[in-house]
Amino acid sequence: MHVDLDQFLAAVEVRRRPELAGRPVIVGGDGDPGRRRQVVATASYEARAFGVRSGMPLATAARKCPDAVFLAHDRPAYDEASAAVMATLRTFPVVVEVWGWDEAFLGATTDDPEALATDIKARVFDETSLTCAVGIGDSRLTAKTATGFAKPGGTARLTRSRWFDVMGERPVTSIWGIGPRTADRLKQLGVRTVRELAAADLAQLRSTFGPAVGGHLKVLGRGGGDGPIVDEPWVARSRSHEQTFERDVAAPEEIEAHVARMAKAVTGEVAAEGRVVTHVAVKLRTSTFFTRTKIGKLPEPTTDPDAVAAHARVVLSRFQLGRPLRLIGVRVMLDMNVDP
DNA sequence: TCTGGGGTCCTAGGACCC
DNA sequence: TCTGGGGTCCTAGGACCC
Repeated sequence: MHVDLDQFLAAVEVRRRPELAGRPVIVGGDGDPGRRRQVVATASYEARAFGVRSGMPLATAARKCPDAVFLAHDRPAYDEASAAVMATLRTFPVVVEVWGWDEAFLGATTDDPEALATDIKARVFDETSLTCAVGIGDSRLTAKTATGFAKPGGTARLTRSRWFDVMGERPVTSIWGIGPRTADRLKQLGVRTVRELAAADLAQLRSTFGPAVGGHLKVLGRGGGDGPIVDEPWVARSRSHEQTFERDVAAPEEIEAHVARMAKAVTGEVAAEGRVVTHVAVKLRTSTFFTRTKIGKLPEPTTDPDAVAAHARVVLSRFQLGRPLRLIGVRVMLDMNVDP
């Protein structure tokens, strides 16, 4: 089963401000639609009715829906709400595999999955006042796809036996994991629909997309693989901070100061969690949206923020600076051989 | 509609080694 | 002589997701 909270960020905000119920609510950035370079994280269904979508600039959202309530992104609140939901899911006799803030795959054995879904939705609502949709399937992909039909708040079932009836004539982009780029390349091979992907020549897929991706695409076309749902806590591979500035940053010393600050902050966070940094990457985006990342391996793994900051400066020095930057980011790669 | 922040995984190609 | 085949490590970049 796949559980997906409805309009998660907006729902958490409405929960603590009940007077907003039924109103268009837009969460994103610092909640000021007058600021530039901020986008919608989540819009409530009422706001979506005006055409507001995730990823849209706040100013655009304000134009489409002038009466919307704009709220700042509040990560700690969503972390807490998410944890409460996941804890509730774990009270059921199922394996819970968390997928981000507002989703989870559940491995369940039951004769009546719809009844289980009803119980899950009821208990999540009782415990957290949040609503969710539940998809039932026999693979991650079928369950996740079913959730799309269940939103908001419902239950839907899709299994591989009915996969082609439901999905066969839809475009390949309706598959979770296939985006517009892959769809374009598939079109070159004459593959447009899910059914065509399932029937596509494996050797041709492999030679076009590489051995792993090519094979995976064919599996997706058939409704997905059957890898087990696991509840082992996720061990992060990396951690990053990035920041888009209201005004471009051009002065090299200023850029360097931002990089050093972010490197120290992100290293401090992961070190506090018992993790060790092996590489540091610097990401820059010019005002023309040209984006480049460079990465360097540290002389030795470390938890020292100053050492990581120093190496981040070395990585930064490999860029040819000069153009004004709209974004600066730092990512640290974590040692996977160190048990947190 | 001038385009966030935080992630993961895969592939290609160069450097280097035997 | 200017070349084969296999392998690892490393970085850049693409693609996708929430």
